[in-house]
Amino acid sequence: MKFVFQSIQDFSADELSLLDSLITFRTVKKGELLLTENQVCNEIVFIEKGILRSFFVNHKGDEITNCFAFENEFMASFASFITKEKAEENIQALTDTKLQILDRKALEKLYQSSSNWQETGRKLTELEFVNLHRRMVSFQKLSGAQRYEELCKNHQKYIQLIPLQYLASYLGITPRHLSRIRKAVI
Amino acid sequence: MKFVFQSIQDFSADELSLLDSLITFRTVKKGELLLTENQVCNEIVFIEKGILRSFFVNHKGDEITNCFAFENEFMASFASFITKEKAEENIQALTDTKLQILDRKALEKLYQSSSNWQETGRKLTELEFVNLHRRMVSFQKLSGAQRYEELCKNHQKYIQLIPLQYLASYLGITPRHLSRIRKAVI
DNA sequence: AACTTTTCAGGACATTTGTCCAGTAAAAGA
DNA sequence: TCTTTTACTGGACAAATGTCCTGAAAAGTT
Repeated sequence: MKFVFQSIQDFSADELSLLDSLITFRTVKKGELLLTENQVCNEIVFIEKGILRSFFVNHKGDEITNCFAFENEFMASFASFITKEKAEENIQALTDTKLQILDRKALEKLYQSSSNWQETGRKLTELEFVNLHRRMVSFQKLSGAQRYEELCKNHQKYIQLIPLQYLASYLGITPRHLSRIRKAVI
Repeated sequence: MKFVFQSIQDFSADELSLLDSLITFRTVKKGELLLTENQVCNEIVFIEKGILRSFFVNHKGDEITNCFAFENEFMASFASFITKEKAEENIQALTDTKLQILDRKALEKLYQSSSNWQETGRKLTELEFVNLHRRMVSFQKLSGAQRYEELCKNHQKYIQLIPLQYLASYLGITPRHLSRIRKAVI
């Protein structure tokens, strides 16, 4: 994850070696859960290789995907990480996945060690906010069909790599409806 | 807005007087627009008195409200403020409103002056993220009727102070449908 | 390769939600 | 106070979306 931080801020060799000393590693198998709802999320993972999804379960028992993360992206229940309350989401590996992990204590050490890390933390949080905002706007402004079109245009990767059943709930629709939309578009 | 920052972090007298020197004031009349789409949002406002709403316009020309802000809350197109891209939202006063304003330059000065401000910025961004996340979850998990019920339970203020037409689009439904929901609930 | 499991498409029908509209109530303006 | 404008409700109908289900294709397993 180092290079992601470096793209945001200039870090000294010391600052980076502190980071190195705090990162741990882990691999998870396809299907495995990294976090389950009702746990507090205490770590942020960075994907070296693989795909993760985050989902929650509605009152009918359906799984509803709320985000995916790919190579070189971060994943966590950020809401739970921030508030220290129990997560509503489950995080699951969609493929065998190699992870770098930064846990809460490690992150706090970084924050205390230098205002560079504070600033980076703020900027990354801002970026997460902007992403979430875009998603929220798409839910308020667009129909399911329009969200699917946008996804086709801007995130071809999703269409190629994610099973349609997961994409459907991510788009806020049922698989039956997604099938109809795909039929209409093609 | 001072006391909001103080509730998050301990600040020295110097730090607070720097803030004082950077805040400006403004009043806006009911109906007036503080920000229009296609402008870059360069200031964050804090509401001393009054109510603001933020809305965008969909492809049919309907206004869609995406948030409200009340006394002692911040408002901006945070996405535009962060990215420096044009805002998609308009920000409008729903009542005569008294504002404190922190513009981009002022905020940058604060950030440069002390890592306390960096940290506060991060924490406030985190809180904004968590709020937005809650809203996103409610759109994915709940029906319009359920979102209305939640609003009645947890944000009675919205029901009392906001015209129903604005609430409807905020809930992701039409006024016609909201009317149906209210009939059913009562 | 044979078998099992998972994923996807799509028919038939039900439900939800939207559109258009008119009448009434409430609020704002003169 | 009277008039005009805006906000809200709810009927009738239409469109969008969901539910339940089946068969076929694809992927995974032994």
